[in-house]
Amino acid sequence: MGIAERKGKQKLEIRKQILDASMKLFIEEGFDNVTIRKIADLIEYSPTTVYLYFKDKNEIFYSLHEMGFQKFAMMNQPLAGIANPITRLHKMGENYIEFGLANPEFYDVMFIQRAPMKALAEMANCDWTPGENALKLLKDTISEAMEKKLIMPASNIDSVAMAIWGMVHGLVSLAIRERFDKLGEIPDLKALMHQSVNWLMGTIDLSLR
Amino acid sequence: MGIAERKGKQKLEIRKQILDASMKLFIEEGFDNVTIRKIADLIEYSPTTVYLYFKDKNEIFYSLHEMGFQKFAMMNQPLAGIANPITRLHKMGENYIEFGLANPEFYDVMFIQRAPMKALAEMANCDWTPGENALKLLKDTISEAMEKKLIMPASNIDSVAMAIWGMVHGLVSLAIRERFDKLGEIPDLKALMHQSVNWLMGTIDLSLR
DNA sequence: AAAAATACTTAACATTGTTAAGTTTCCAAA
DNA sequence: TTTGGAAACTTAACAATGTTAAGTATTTTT
Repeated sequence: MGIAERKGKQKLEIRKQILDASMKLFIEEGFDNVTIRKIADLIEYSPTTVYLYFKDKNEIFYSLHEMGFQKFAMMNQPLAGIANPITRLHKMGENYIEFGLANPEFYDVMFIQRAPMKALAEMANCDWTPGENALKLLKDTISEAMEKKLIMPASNIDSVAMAIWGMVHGLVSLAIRERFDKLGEIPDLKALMHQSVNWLMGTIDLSLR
Repeated sequence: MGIAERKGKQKLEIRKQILDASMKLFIEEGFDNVTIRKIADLIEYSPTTVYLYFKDKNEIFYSLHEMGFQKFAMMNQPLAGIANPITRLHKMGENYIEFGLANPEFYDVMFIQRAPMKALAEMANCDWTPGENALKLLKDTISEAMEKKLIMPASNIDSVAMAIWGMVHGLVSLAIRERFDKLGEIPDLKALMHQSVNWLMGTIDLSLR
């Protein structure tokens, strides 16, 4: 099966080229400028060739969204070393905001755009694994904080995780989609967002009572 | 100036027709199906006529987004009658979620889509008045709750308001953009979202300590 | 060397927002 | 009442877009 193997490698090679080109466009020109024709230009194939390697544009965005989660995971690596779950939780929140503001296009495709979820719906195993993994980290940290009696135990951990995720996502997505821009004067938006996280952490931290 | 007056009325009349048609498409077929040509078909004019009454499509979406805020304000009317600021705050959060889940298309254009903000940037007075008004209600309620010592006073009210707004917006927008759909089994998402709000309110309510 | 499968392209379709250039309609002054 | 000009409206087109059907090369298998 030497030939089939080489073919398979080539197939993957071009797939990678397509994704590299997509990523380049995505990074340099943003979501809206990732078009099939521009991708085709970059890899020097005809536009229709792209469809031999991806079902449709949504599948490409699914891959980009996965890479975003990878990047996010990299950024969160160091957090594992923080012993105190409540400071770890705090840092997770701050990291989330930093990631979103520093990589708005990635954040958008990960958590706002519909495209990757449409691709997901067409897939065999249509669990949203990237999201699940990220959420697990949050839930584990919350559980640990509750077990150690650092925050109030709740009947349903999911609701707490969703509340916290919701808050940071809400802040980042409102910022990214320009809902803070024309809203009175906010001298330092990022600082304010961090204050919001601070406030929440201060409110749930039992050691501060 | 009787004629000029009549002309002006006609101008407004057609403007209204365009908005009515846009709204009809928006409600019945969703954001993506509000196209200039479909609007033109409905009002029985050529597509280019639309451009005599609106600068571009973004301006139309700005109007739709305003109507969304109107609808939202209507829904929040009864809240003014609630004396206790903390229960009012609670109800505001629940209302927000109910509104978002019941009117996802409106919510999308109000808080997620870029189109209305692009139109806003082109306008003379480019303050985001609808957003400011809604946020003021939230801030006032928070202030009142702090003054009455029902929740912990914070150095910066803005950060608290943003945290709370962020949380409910985060929940609704994650739901609308399908980030909860393929995430393990959630039997009753709406109930879970309300639990999240419940948790936050329970956490900040000083009377529960 | 012929047949079959694979890889790739050309050309087209149906949409989209938007604009330039025309045409018609209407009102006011001559 | 005719004429001139402004206002309202339309036709036709442009430049994109994602996607598909049908065709042509290329490569592998028989």
